Amino acid sequence: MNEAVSVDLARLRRSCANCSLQQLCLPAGIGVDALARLEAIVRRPRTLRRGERLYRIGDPLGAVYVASSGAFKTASLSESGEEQVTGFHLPGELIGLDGLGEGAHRCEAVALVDSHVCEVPLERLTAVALQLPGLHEQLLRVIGRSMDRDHLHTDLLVRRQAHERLALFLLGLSERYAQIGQSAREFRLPMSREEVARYLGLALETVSRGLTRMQEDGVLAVHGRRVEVLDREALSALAHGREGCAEADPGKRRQA
Amino acid sequence: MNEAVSVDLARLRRSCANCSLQQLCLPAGIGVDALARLEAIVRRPRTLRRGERLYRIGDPLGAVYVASSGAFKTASLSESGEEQVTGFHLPGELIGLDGLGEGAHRCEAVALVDSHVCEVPLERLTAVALQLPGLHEQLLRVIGRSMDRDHLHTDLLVRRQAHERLALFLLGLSERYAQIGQSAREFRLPMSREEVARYLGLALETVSRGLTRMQEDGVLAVHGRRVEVLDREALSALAHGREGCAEADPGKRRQA
DNA sequence: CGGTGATTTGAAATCAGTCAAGGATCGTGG
DNA sequence: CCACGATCCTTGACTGATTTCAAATCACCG
Repeated sequence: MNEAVSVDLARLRRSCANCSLQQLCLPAGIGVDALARLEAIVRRPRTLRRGERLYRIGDPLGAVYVASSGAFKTASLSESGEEQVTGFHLPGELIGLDGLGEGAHRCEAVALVDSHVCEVPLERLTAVALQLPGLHEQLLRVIGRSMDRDHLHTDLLVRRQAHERLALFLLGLSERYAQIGQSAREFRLPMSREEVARYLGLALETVSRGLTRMQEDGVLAVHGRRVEVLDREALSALAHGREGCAEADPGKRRQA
Repeated sequence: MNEAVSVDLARLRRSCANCSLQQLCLPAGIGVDALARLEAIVRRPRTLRRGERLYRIGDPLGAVYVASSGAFKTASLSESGEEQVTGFHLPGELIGLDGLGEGAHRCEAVALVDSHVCEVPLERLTAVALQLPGLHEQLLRVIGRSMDRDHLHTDLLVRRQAHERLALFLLGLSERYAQIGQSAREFRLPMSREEVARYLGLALETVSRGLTRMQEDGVLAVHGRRVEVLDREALSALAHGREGCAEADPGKRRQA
């Protein structure tokens, strides 16, 4: 199934109308005429290799982006010079809204794996949106969804237990993979342990130990960046601070 | 000075044109004609007493709000039923954007002290924005600024040291007070220690201890909710993980 | 088949959380 | 104006989790 989707995406369909992400992307819910207008301003998918930057900190905000395949991270630099990972972006999720406030990007966006992105010049987008109320509303909705994802991130971060954050993170990723038609049960993390750590506000060793622990508990199977969710219930319980559930079952854990 | 501002705001000026927050609010930078259109749809300031709710979780998203005086918090409920404080809102800062994604509020907004808010019905706002490109851009800019504040919040939360989070929080608050013409050096926290803790992802005792410690170090003077910044440099150093600066000076701290 | 970076693992030290009181403060009503 | 109660805030001692530092192992690329 992953294969199928991947091949499909790789084909780089020429129009939004044929894009398998249409339901998630800007076009969601707008009419055919509006879709045509939108298509006219979207730059055709661009390829980025693993490690390439979509934009850098300080770049003027000129466009928003949606990956059609691959994965991105956005990251900012703290004053002490450390990288802060502010988000991970899967296909269909808007990238580039940072710096809507100041007109320049406060983050950089980096491809975590080879990826394809559609670029939507902001100027033209707003011009069209002004003429098409439907697109305007859709734009606000998409921005809102992006804020919702940010909110989920802060939701992670206020958790004080490392394994809660980790479980919530994995659960969220799993759901997002499901949304783009990939398996929610088994997937490959596009980011390193260190990037996960910087996203979760943890030390990278803590992330590693957390994964090991969940594996010992039979919640996950982990092989490098390959993750398989063995017990979704338990994962969900961990995520919501009710680890007692798994703990109540003796024998599942190696030796506590 | 605080007195003066407070009295001034209490007068509840009748129009955006005369509002002392004009530079920060939706009207910032739009023309006189646009301002008139905007004024026409803004509901006159409403009074909320300390503890009153502007909206509740699940309420359909009908309007956005800007306080002209006072202070608000927005908070959501985690699945375990605990309150998560997602933001504090001072005069001039937009409230109510949560739930732009789903059309219903995911947070509740509560007045922390007696406050006045202007209400801008979203439907009418977008209708007017479609006719006035300037207002549309301004709307995006204001939304962007709101996202910037959220981003600052996650910036706090990825910090692993409690005193970094606290210092950054106070610094940010101080700057925001300065923006609305109040003292950046001395102010009164509108929220409880517990609310600060829930915002910073810390235990309330840790917040209290942190404030005590900064007081002992001569960085702050704290009397209940009254905070005076004695050494802005040191506070900034703490915020950015360079506490070595303060520490290098022996004698400033009580007994280390 | 090395080599280089990523990941895991270990052990010690630190830091923050929890539980439990003791004080301070604020608003209210007398 | 003062007393009272409720809430908020501070403090202490202890425990547990997470960070740090260090080293070993693994995985992938050329």
